[in-house]
Amino acid sequence: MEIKTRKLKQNLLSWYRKNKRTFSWRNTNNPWKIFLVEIISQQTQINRADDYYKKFIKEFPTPESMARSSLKKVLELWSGLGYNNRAKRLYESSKILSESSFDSINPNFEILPGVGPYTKNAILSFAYGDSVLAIDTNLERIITRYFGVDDAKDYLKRYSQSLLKKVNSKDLNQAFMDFGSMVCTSLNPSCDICPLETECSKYFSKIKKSYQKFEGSNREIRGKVLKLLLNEDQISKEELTNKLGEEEGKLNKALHGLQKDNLLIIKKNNIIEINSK
DNA sequence: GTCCGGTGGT
DNA sequence: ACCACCGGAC
Repeated sequence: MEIKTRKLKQNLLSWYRKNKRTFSWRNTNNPWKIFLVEIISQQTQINRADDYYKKFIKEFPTPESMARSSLKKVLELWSGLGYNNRAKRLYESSKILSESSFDSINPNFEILPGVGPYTKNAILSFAYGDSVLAIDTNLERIITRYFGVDDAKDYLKRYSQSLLKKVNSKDLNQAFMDFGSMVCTSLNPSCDICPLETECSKYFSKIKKSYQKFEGSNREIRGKVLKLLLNEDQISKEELTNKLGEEEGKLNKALHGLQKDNLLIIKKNNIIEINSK
């Protein structure tokens, strides 16, 4: 098992040296920049994240600059990325960070809203050089296939130290991401050109994820509502109903969900506007 | 386990 | 039409 792990690291890092992708954020250790790109890239195709990252870092070079801005401004820049909760949590985090720096909360980055196990370790590895694994969907998939285990998280809990031994964690984490994106892809992996192929267990888990239709979903209405609100400072519920053509029940569900997420406010007179806090 | 958006690949 | 995308909150 130790040999298999060593070969994984050798072959993966060798592949990475020749094939790694170049992104604008990979040259920085600045925790704010790392944090920004990690929040932006959650569940988002990485090539699109790059454009947004450049916009955000230009507009908000520091946490303070974002904290002094408004949620609406952040949502405007965010428009098109989806999962608007991320923008709200990012804005909340900037306020916390303008009071307490990254260095002062290190390593407890999970106190920031929107930061879970993955993002915490991404900041630790990419900004602080700590020897930790940023466990994302790529790493889990590669571990599952290569070692032939159903529960990659559990496997990594036990063996992360042997994976990290004698390697730069930043290189290793990015190597897994690039490799998972370019070779060991979720659909149609390129096993024929894979440098890990001889050692790989080639275990393809049959566990299916469940998907809900997007068309007609609450998510779709939420997105439309928020987009409209970015153009009109405030809007009445009647106007919203007319413009979106959704049934009242479905619209109300979306509105109350957005209000619960503190993205908008429904006033007494049924006037709706983006939350200003 | 479900919800949270928008886009591109197949 | 289906699936995945450098996850997290509930």
